[in-house]
Amino acid sequence: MTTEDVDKTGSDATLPARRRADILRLAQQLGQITVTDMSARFDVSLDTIRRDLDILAEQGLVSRIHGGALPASGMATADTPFDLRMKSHHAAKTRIGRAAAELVGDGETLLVNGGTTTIAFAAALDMRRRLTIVTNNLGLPSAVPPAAILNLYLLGGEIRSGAQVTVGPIGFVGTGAITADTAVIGVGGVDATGFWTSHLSEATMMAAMIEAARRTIILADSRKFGRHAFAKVASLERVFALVTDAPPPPDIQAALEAAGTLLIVVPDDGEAGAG
Amino acid sequence: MTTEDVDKTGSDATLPARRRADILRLAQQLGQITVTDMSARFDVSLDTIRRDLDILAEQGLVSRIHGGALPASGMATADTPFDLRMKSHHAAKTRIGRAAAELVGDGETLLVNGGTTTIAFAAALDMRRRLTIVTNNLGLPSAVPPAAILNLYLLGGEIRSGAQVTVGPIGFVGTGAITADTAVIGVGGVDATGFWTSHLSEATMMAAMIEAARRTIILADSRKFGRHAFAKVASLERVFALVTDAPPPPDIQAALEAAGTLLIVVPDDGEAGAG
DNA sequence: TATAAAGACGCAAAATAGCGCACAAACTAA
DNA sequence: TTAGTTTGTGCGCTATTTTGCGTCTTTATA
Repeated sequence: MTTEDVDKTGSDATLPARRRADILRLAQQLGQITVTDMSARFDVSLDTIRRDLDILAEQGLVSRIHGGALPASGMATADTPFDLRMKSHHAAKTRIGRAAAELVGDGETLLVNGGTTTIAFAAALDMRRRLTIVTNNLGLPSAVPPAAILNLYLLGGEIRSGAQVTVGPIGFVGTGAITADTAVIGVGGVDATGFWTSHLSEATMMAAMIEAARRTIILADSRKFGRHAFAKVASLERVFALVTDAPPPPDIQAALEAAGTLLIVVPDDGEAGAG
Repeated sequence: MTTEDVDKTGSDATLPARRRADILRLAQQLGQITVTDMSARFDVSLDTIRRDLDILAEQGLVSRIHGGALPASGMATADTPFDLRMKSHHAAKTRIGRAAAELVGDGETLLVNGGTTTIAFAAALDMRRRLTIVTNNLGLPSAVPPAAILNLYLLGGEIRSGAQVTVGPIGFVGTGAITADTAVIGVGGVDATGFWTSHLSEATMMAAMIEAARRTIILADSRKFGRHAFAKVASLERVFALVTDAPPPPDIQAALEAAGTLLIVVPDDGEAGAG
């Protein structure tokens, strides 16, 4: 009797998991949440909200800051001072971006999504030429070397507060109106079942890009292993290669092999190993 | 799953870490920020802003200067020609942007084109609320205060090498599919016959924006007087107001009067005169 | 050089966080 | 059913962070 009848069955209390999901959604909608606000909204103590935020932060879904939390969403929120992890992983992203740039050829048409890793990829394209790039990433155009570009298109759409990407309506991508050689996608999570992100609308955009491309390269630094956020972007089979900076856990590694996905690891010393 | 009852969770206060992140973005977008401006924008004391800048400087994200800060030219913001233009006439653009922001009302729908002056305009919108903004300016989304925004849309299109704007196909603007209250347009030249820009495709975009809006506000610093570039954007009659930082030459001033265009001059001392 | 603006420093008040503990409800196992 | 365990929650306490203000020093500019 408890699970499904949503309405007020005497208590207006929210289940803990449901409350955390709501908090996460609010964080993403509002761009920031405060402990005090959430406490008032859900009518629980400040401590409970703090614990909720700590749990969400542990899963990498929000960034915990003094007084509240910010949506982590690996994407969009660029290298901000509160996200110290970005700084420590900057070198890793650079290596990942350079390795991915090796995988594309001159004259290709690329679909590139949002996120800081894909910006690192774009910045590493200086040895390529005559590329056509289609992206929803506001930060990408200024990062990509002009000499590499033949044509550069930005997808229009709505911009969430503070984000650096546009999201649906997907325009011509996904409608079959355009096709591309390669989709280069940065994701928020990788597990044995596929690739994930915490924003449904961004997941839709990514899926459309993957659908429109002949092959897909996924970029994910090692923190993304084991995370599975809200929305699934793609299954492992659909992906040509995964580029990362450290070997994934055995279960993911086995699943990648089974799916026939190329695994490219670029460790600190700069060597690239394939598996 | 669109935007619903998003705002109004009680406090409009910005969390410290979020504020620092916003300050950093503003520094990168505007090319320079002042302690006084940031204090007014975030409604905190000068000391707090100084401490924020010190923290950002300690992390190497900005360079501290007397009275404000400059963005540390990191990976994300390479010194584009765009940045250099932004630094020139920065004070004049700030005054123009602030005066133009006075002309729009809460809840309006704005069409805003590319350029550094319109970014200064967007940054000055912190006293406005519930705005819907449609723009082709890649730098605008991160400059506009989140609290002012109800919806923010970026127009898709091609990006010229090094530019920070998208250009045609004009999408829904100009097709009659959308209308707006005000078009805010930064132009490259002003003479007695009208307003000009040096790129035909951008002129087309501007003209479409003006066509779709009930009224038009033109932003142009005083260097633009007498310049008539390649492509005409609009005639004087079509424009509601011209906001600038110094009185125009007599011939232009007479033409503006004849056309019934409001002239708003914001000189150095900060006063605004209308003619 | 004179003057105004900006900064450095210490201090106190307020808000927030971390920690341990007790209590209640739900779940598990005999 | 009954006893034990886990989970979630709120409370009290102390530590830390953030903030604004006053005082004095430094810097920029006419």
